[in-house]
This record gives sequence, C-alpha cells and structure tokens, in this order.
Amino acid sequence: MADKVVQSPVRVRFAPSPTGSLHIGGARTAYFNWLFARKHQGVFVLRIDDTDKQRSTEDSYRQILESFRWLNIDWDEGPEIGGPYGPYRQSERQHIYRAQLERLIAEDKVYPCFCTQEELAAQREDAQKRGETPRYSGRCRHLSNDERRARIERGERPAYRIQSPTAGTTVVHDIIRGDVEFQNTELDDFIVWKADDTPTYHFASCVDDALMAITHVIRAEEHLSNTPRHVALFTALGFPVPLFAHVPMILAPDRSKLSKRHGATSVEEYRQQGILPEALVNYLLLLGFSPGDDKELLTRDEAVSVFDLERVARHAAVYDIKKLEWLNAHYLRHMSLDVLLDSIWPLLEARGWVHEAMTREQLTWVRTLAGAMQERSKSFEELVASLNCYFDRVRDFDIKGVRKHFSRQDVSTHLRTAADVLGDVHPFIVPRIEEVYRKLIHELGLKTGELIHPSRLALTGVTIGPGLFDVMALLGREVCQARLRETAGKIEAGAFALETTK
RNA sequence: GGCCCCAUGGUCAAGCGGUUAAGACACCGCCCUUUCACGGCGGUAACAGGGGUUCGAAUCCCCUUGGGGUCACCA
Repeated sequence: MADKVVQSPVRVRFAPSPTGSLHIGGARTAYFNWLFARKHQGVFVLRIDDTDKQRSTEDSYRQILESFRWLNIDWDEGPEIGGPYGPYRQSERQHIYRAQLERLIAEDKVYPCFCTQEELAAQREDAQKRGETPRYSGRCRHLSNDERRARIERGERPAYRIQSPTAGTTVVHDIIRGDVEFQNTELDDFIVWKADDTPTYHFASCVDDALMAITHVIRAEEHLSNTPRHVALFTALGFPVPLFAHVPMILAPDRSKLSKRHGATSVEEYRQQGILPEALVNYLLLLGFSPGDDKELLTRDEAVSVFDLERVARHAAVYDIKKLEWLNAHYLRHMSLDVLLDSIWPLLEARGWVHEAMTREQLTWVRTLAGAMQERSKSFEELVASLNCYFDRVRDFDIKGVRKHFSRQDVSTHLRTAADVLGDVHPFIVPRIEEVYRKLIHELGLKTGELIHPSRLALTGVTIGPGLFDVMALLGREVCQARLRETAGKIEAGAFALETTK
C-alpha cells in the first residue's frame, strides 16, 4: 500500500453500540479493522458507543465482548484492558464531550438553537412537499449573544448546532472508493449537542476519534453520506481529518438489508448453530475481499499478511450461507478429534448421552463415534444428531430407503440369517464381521449391496453413514442382532406397508 | 425526491486497454465405493443496456436502467 495511505503509527477503532448482539456485518467491519492494524503493526481500539442510555444494555455489552473473544479478535485498547486514551466507554466520557462543546461555543463554531422539534418537523414536512431537501433553515444561527443569553436564562433548553460551511466542496478521501466530493450547499447546520444535554452520535464519535488519535476510520458504507459532517466536525475541533475506508454492506439473498427474517444475523447465533469461529472469520474475509490469487482457505496469519484495504470490494455482497457451511465443514473435518469431542460434549451431555463419570472404555467409544461422523458433518449439531442411533433405539426409518431396500420378498429372512451369523463372529471387530458377512452374502447368492443396504437401514434407520461394518462394530453384537431381528419382524408384520405406499 | 456509492455466472469473486473472461460455493454428470461424505475428473452458467474514446474495450468517459446508502435533538 502506498506510503501516503499508511502513516505510522496506525490507529483504528471499532465502536459498536451495545444495543444488541454483534451483527455479522459489524463483525466483518471489526475484523477488517483488526486485520489492518495487525498488518501495519498498529493499534486496534475497541470503543463502546453507549451514548444512548435508553437502548444500551449491560447484557449486550458483555455479549459483544464475548463475541469478539470467541472470534479471537483481540483489542489493544478498550474495555477491561484500558489504555492511554481511556476511558473507552462513551458513557464515561461525558465530561470530555462537554469540554469540547464549550470550547467550540467559545470559538463561535457552534451556536445554540431554540427551535422546537415541532417547528423543525413542520419545516421538514414543508420542504418535502415542495420536493426540496429538508435542511435546517439557519434561523438561530444569527441570533445575538444577548438574545441567546436571555433565552437561556429564561429557562429555554437549546440544542447546539455546528456552523457548517455554506459554499465550496468537501472531499472525503476514501481508501476503498477514492475521493468522493460533496457540495457544501448540501450540508446544513446539524445538531451536535441535544437539548437533553448530551452529545449526538456524530459529535461524540468525532471527538473520540480525534482525541484517540485515530488515523483510519474503517466503517460501514452507510456512514459515507455522513462523512462530510464528520469532516466539518474534525475541522471545527481543530484536529487532522483521518483517512476513511467505507466497507460495503452485507445484503440478504434478496438484496435487501440483512435482518432477522433472513435467519441468523448475529455472531452469537452462528456460535449457537455450531459454526466454528475459524470458519466464520474466514468467510467474513472472503465477503468483500479477495487475496487476488485462488486461495479461499486462509489461516489467521495468512489473512493478516494478505489483507489490503485497497483490495476491498466497492459493491455490496450477498450473504451465502452455503459457502459458510462449506467452510465450516472444512474446518470441522480438520479439527483434532479431542478438540472436536470437547466441542460437542455439551450437546452430548444435554441429550443425556454422556456424563462426567464415564469409564475409559465408554469415552473411547464416544470418541470413535465422533470420529466416524466427523468427515460427514457440516456442523456440530448435524454430527450429534447423526449419533442418535447409537444411543437410542431406531424409531423412524428413512422412507425412501424402506421402499428401496425392504421391498424384496426375502429381506426379512436374510436379516434374520445375518443376525444369526453375527453370533459366530469372535472377536466382534470390523475385519471379522466383514469376513463373515461377505461369506454370507456369497452363500445367499446376493449382490453385496442387497444385504448391506437393508442391514444398514435396519440398524440405523438411515441409508447414509459410515461403512456398515464400522457401524456394526460400534453398535456391538447384541444390539446388531436385536435390531436386525426386530426390523425383520416389522417387515414380516407389514409394519412398513403403510410407509411404502405413502 | 435531493445527494452519495455501486453494477462480471444463482452466490462470493479474479481482471485494472489486447485473456479461449480465472478460481471458489451451489448445481449436474463421471470416477472411487456397501451407502453417505471426502477426494479426483468434467460440465451448465457472466461482463445490465445504449452511446462514445481507441487499431482494439469487462477494463476509460457519458447517458439510461437497476440495486444500495443517506438526508433525526438514533447510533
């Protein structure tokens, strides 16, 4: 990246407001910030924009931090660890904003506005009707100091507006989009301080960015249109204007804004659904960024070294759950078996399949089960669900499988014979089972699949899964025999007749 | 509506004046195989439209269309 773009030291920030869980788009923006900081040996600041006391909750605050920890995105300055520019929660910085406001008032860059919200709303409506852009009229801009003082003394609670430039253009230097020009006539004197005596988001954000020496503001595209205001604010405050990078939005499959009705939108939800942090982070990187070569699977270190803000896409990306699942399956398959077991343990426990006092044999067995399904699962949930037949009797049989494999006249007889034959397998291990089973298949004059498929279905209820002989060894002789016979009985009793005609 | 951003297959995307327009996910075949999954091989599928500039445009410019964002005493 060009030297002019990266000054040192790089200081970037992510500033969520704790009014909900960490959104997938926010996570990506944060990750890009983090990557940029790490890439340039800079500082990643986490700041909490909790100026909105009504909507901010402590719960949400904790969950956001937790999501970052889960994603393995660490911050160099911010909540819980502090730093030289703290505090890092806006609710604790009110005195700082107030001081800056008073300074700007003294410097005549900001002025009190006594217009009521009703008046402003009416003006806005008028403008809308005339087809004009609703802008503040500037009515209170030229009030005399005497009048201002008098009205304040009379008890009126003004808001404060910044004197925006009325002519010329404001150029926003955006690393992703290039220079973006705005006519200053489009700007109005917007409010920086509310009548309830608290700063607006724009004001607090710019004061913080200025005072925290933020060099690059990397944020969502929705802020691009607000940026001229921020430039005006930085200028009024007398601080250098940082460089900007507005990252494109993430859209739902119907190209609308991603929302709850499109399924999971928060990091927390993905976590609950068994998505691995490595997969999510890898996917987020690929959304709106390409390393330039064909690489799709990137480790964290590779991501850091390859990341480049100038290569971030300018257009919005549609969220594709399928690719996330693919990545998840990939990371799932490459997990060590013990980490995998550790990860699914709570799920197994919840189903009552495991408990803390299990014997070594039982643990080994569960571990083997997990391993058997590891390569066949896209998520923890799916993996655990596929284990059902090892812990519980088979209640439901795959209908298509039943039609296909239980329809032959002599199936039940064969299953019974198979059950009998399993009694001769010693020890009950895969090669022995296979040897005996194949011998039986040959003697019955069947094709391999003609016995194997019905057996698998009888044993597990499904037509998919590990090799039949692995399944058998895992289930154990007695269970195999019992299920083969039980299913044979059901076939003979016509228990599947209903299902086959369904 | 004003302003701003954007536009390559269904999706993510490479490309930055000359390419048979990569690759990945998804989908469809084939192979492997007792099923599934993995893996391997192959296939369907794109430069929104129209004008320019140029010997030559996916690439540069303009217009149209479409999508998104923003216009609050929300953040």
